[in-house]
Amino acid sequence: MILARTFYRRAAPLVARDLLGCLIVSRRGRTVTAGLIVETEAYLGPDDAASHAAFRPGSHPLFYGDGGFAYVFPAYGLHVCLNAIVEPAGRPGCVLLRAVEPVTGVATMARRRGVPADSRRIASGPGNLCRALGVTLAHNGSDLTRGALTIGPRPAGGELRVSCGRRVGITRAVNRRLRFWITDNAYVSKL
DNA sequence: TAGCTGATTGACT
DNA sequence: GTCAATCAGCTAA
Repeated sequence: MILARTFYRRAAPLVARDLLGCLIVSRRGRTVTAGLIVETEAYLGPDDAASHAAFRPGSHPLFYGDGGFAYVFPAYGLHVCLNAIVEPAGRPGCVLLRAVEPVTGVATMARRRGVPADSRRIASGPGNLCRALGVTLAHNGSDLTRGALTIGPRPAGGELRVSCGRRVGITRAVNRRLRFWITDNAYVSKL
């Protein structure tokens, strides 16, 4: 099961919230790694000073493109961050994936990260998440509805308790409450 | 061409 | 709490 593109053609905060609990799947050759999304942040258009759409023109082709594609960018030269582009073509917006709870290929993710397999920090944080799932800049612009990197709907389960608050790790527009996470989940990057 | 910045992380005081 | 690693893309000249 894979989320349809229509899922992504909505406002960023809505998609960010609905992505919580969904399953992101990464395939590298025969190796499959997957995890439940437990923490996201929404980024808007030029009005949102923290959004790359506002200060990174190079991101515009993807930001203003159709939803359901991956936007991967390098941060501080060392790390990469994974986003899902949202909103229909012509409208900017994306959702940053900040943390996942490992489900499949846990040993592989732990090895990529160099931490014990039972660590809660395997994929907590945008940079760690990408390393654990093997996401690189080569995934930039790839289609999230097919291919090596896909996101599936939330596995059947009970109620999901969601918290929201200020975004973290940014230096602009900090006050917007556009960060969403699963309440009390041990794998979120920050409390 | 040189200098600066950042949606980070991990190591260290 | 501080700090360095490291780079694409922007800005100023």
